[in-house]
Amino acid sequence: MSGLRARQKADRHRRIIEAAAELFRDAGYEGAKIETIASRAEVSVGTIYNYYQNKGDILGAIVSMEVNEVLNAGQGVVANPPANVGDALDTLLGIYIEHSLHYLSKEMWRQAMAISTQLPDSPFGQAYSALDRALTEQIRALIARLQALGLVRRDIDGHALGELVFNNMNMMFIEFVKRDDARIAELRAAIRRQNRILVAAIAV
Amino acid sequence: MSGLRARQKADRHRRIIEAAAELFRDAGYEGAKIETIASRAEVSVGTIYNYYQNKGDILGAIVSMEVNEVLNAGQGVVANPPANVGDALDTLLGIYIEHSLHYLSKEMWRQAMAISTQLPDSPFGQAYSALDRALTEQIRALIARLQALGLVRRDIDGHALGELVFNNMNMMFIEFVKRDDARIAELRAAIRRQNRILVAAIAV
DNA sequence: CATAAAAACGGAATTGACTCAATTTTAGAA
DNA sequence: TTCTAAAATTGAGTCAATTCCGTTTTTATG
Repeated sequence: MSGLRARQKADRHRRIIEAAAELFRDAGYEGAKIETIASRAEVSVGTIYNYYQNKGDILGAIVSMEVNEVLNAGQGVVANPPANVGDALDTLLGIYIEHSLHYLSKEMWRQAMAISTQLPDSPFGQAYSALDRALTEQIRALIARLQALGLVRRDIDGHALGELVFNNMNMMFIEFVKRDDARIAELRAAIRRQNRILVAAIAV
Repeated sequence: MSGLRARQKADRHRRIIEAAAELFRDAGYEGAKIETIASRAEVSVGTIYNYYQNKGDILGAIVSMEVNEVLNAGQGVVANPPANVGDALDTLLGIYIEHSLHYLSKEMWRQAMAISTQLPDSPFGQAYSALDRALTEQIRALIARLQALGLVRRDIDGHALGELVFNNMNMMFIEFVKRDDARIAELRAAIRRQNRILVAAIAV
């Protein structure tokens, strides 16, 4: 069962995603009609729904690629963090934020976030939650690393702290994508300011 | 200009909201058809769109009522907070959370949140952001009050701290409404645990 | 090869939110 | 009371996502 059928399947998947990604960027998510995606991918409308449960899942596949890249980039920081708690957090969160608009526009993020709340049990909803969890885990891993290096007090609840840091960043990021004129530099500065309170509390 | 026309307008508004609230609860947001809301409110489909820009705005009106009640209840805590930082925060956030499912089901919250991210510039999107800001301000007011009472260190950045506390609670609440089996008690406990880190850092 | 079952495809039909031009109702002046 | 312009209502029509099911293609089997 890995002959022609499987190859065609993979190929159609790729064509649909590529057509959709291009159209989402050019026409926006709402402006991108399934019919247009279908014709550009050279499949029928019905076939698209054979591959993805709904329009949101197509966007979901693109979001997943982006976040996985970010997670990958973050690993470097966790393995080798700056020797200062504030800088370490800022560097990791900075990677997340700076990367975020690489493939996805703010409008695409808004849609993705909306769908993940609206349909938390859809394939994309589940995948999005998993990505959030993975980011939280990475922040926790950084904190654990800093504790191991003696930069963060050992008696701090690293689990709760990681969630707190992630939640705050995520909420700030949501507000950021909601405002088209919000700038990345300001977002980072605001998050740094908030984390300063935490850093004061947890640094050795 | 406050005769028959104004009275009819107010009456139709009320009928639409009542019909919608009932139907949202019974059939869910997606399951509630505009046509059904219209016939129950004894107006036409077109009229509904005269009163609300879109389906989401109808839900928005209901959400506003709920959040305004919560803000009102919160004022009491700010005016007269428990004489302990952890308890004070827990009491205020507890009010928010315990109230939250009074008029709105989790599904309605999910939809409301989704729409506010998806269409941040629609009337509802703006209103929702304003409500979030009002909640943040109330938390900041509590912190300022605690600082005045000498329970929180004066050198703490109350503005950033208030936002941090709100963002964390809000994100936890979003996760809570995404999972139908999540319990209020667990949500409160998790938030308390996270805030404990902050309390340790800011209490006198 | 031939053949039947399984999987995937295609595109017309359905559905439901939202629009708009025609009609009705109201406010206020004469 | 009667008339007119402005405001509001109406519901049939539009548009785009999603579904449905008959047809075609692929695979497995003898």
